[in-house]
Amino acid sequence: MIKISKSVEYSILALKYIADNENFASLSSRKISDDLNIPYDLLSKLLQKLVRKGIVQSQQGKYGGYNLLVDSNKLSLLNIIDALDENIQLANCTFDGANNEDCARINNCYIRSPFLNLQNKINKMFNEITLNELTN
Amino acid sequence: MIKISKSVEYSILALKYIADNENFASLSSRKISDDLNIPYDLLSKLLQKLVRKGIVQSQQGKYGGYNLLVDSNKLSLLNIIDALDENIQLANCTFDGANNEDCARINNCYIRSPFLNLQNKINKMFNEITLNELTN
DNA sequence: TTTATATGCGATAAAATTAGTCGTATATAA
DNA sequence: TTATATACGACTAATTTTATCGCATATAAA
Repeated sequence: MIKISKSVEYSILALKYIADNENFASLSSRKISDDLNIPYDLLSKLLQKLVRKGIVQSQQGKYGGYNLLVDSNKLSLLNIIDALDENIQLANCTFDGANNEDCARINNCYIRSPFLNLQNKINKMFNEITLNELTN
Repeated sequence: MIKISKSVEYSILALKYIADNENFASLSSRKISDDLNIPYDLLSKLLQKLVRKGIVQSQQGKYGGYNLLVDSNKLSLLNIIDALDENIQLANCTFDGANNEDCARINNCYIRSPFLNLQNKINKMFNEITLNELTN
C-alpha cells in the first residue's frame, strides 16, 4: 500500500534523463528505454501523455526525440502524477461528490473527513517536491 | 495510486467502533460486521491480527467479542498498518538491503535515495496521526 | 453435558488494478 | 524513397488486493 506506480517511477527517471541531456540532441524513447531499462512501449505512451500535458516536447522522424518544456525546479511530483491521469485517493470516497455507489457507509461515515484531511496533506507534500529534488 | 487498503480502512472503522462501545459489553465481530457493513470473514481476520499485536483483546464463546487494549489517543495510523503486516513502500527498492532482484537499475539509480526520504516523511506523518484523529 | 454462538486460521478464489505487448498509422530528416 | 522516429487504440499478462470457504477451537448459558 501507499506505492508509487511504475508509470510515475518511469516518468521521473525519463524526465530527469531528458533534463540532464538538454544541451545535447533530443533523446529518443528508444534510447531512454535502452539506457534506463524501461519497457519501450510503456515508456512511449508515458512520454506521449507528457507531451499532451505540455511537460515535454516531441520531434518525430529521424533524429527525433523528446525535450523538456518546463523547469525541473518547478515541476512537482504532483504535476507528474496529474499529467499521467493518476491521483492520490486514499479511499473510494475521498473526492468531492462521492456517493453511495462509492461507499455503502458514506452517509454516516466517521472516517471520510479525516481521510480527506490526510489526503490533502499528502497532496501538499507531493506538490512541494520537485523533479530536481526527486533525483540526486 | 497512493491508497489505503481496505484492510486498514476496515480496521480503523472497527477499532473506533470498539473504542466507542468500551463501556458496554464487548462487540462481536458479527455485530461489527453487520453494523459497519464490512465482510465478516475479512473483518474476523483483521481483528485476529490486531489481537496478536496486542491492540485489542478477544473473548471467545457466547457473548464474546473484542475490547480495545490501547489508548485511542496513542494508537497511530502507522501502528495499525504495522499490525496488519502492511507497510509504506513507495517503490520495490525503497527498503534497507534492496538489491538487483528488486530493481535492475538499483546500482546507478538516482531516484532511490529521494524516494526513501519521501517515504520517511510519509511514515512520520502516519505515525503522528492517531485513531482519534482519524475519526470524528 | 449439550447447544448456540463466538473466535482462530490456513487455503483458495474472485476481482480489480497495474504493467506490459502488439499492430498499425503517421511524421520527417537524410 | 527509406530508415527511423513518435502516436495510439486494443489487448494480454502479471500482480496485488479483496473476499470466501471449510473446519477447528473456545466458552457461556440452558
